[in-house]
Amino acid sequence: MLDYNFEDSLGYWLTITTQAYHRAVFDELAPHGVTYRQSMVLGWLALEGDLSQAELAAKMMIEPPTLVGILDRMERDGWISRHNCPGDRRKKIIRANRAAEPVWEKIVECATRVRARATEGLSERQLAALKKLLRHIRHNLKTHDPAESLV
Amino acid sequence: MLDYNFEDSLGYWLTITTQAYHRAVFDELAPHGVTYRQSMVLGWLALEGDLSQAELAAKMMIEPPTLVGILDRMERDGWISRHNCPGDRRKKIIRANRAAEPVWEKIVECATRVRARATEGLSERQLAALKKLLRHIRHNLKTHDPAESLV
DNA sequence: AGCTAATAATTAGGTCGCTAACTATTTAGA
DNA sequence: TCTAAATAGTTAGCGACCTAATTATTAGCT
Repeated sequence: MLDYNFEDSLGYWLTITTQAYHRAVFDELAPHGVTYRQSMVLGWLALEGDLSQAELAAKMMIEPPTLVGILDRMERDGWISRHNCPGDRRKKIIRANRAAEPVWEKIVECATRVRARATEGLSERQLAALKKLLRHIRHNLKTHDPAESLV
Repeated sequence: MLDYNFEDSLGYWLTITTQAYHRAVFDELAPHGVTYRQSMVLGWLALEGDLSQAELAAKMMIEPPTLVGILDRMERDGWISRHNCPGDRRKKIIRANRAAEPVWEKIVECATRVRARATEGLSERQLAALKKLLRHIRHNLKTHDPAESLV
């Protein structure tokens, strides 16, 4: 019988660690009625100002159709609004509503707290090493040309 | 304006790296009609033999209701079957079907190939360090008692 | 100018993740 | 023993992720 131990696999470590991180953020944000991805939308808007959906999706590294649903729910809940772009009628500009301002403070607190908790006991050097390793892995996976596997 | 840069956050690195990993596995497995989680089910069954749903969910670190859907689709597609447990009428034993055997070989190949590609250029020491860092983070996040935050 | 290609957002359909609540069964304790 | 608690699986409902295909609109090239 062929053997492959998922428990000892890089993909598994990444998966369960990321899951734990998302879970921690979610638990902190849930009382404020905001999800992890919704907080990320507000985060990018706070950092970059108004953005189109395509720009926002690129920042968040998700596909535009995925963002549609996230924004639909945020619009429904009053966090953001879609505005027609004056210069380009295809685009919609996403703007955070006033209602999102007080929540944004809570989000920064939560994100900071979770990050502090997650990195407790880790030095700056270790964190830099981790970031470098993750970037290395991502680069390895990204540079794969599907056409090559057809040879 | 309060500031929080998601792009520089641990959660973001973990999220996009894990996303890239899942994506790579998915791309390799898609031609065989199997998803990442479905391959994991077959993996645990290959490693441990027959398991109940609760046992399987625990191995995979997901909630039982999530596994129900995964197994429903796998049963529909003929990869596995549910059997009543003779000793305990509440339990259902999950067994891989004969149809899954040839696919399992492909899964091992794909998983091995993706892991090799992801870890290219990384030493055993670096991988061990990565695993240790991820475990550390997971441990940090896990040991949080929600009751304490109410103090 | 006019036709084609690219871009922006959306819809449809599928997989995976969670919690809460329900049914069935087994276990444990008064 | 007999009732209460725990366990196993499921359903319902929601959020998030993807691809493929659709509709508008804009850009580019002849």
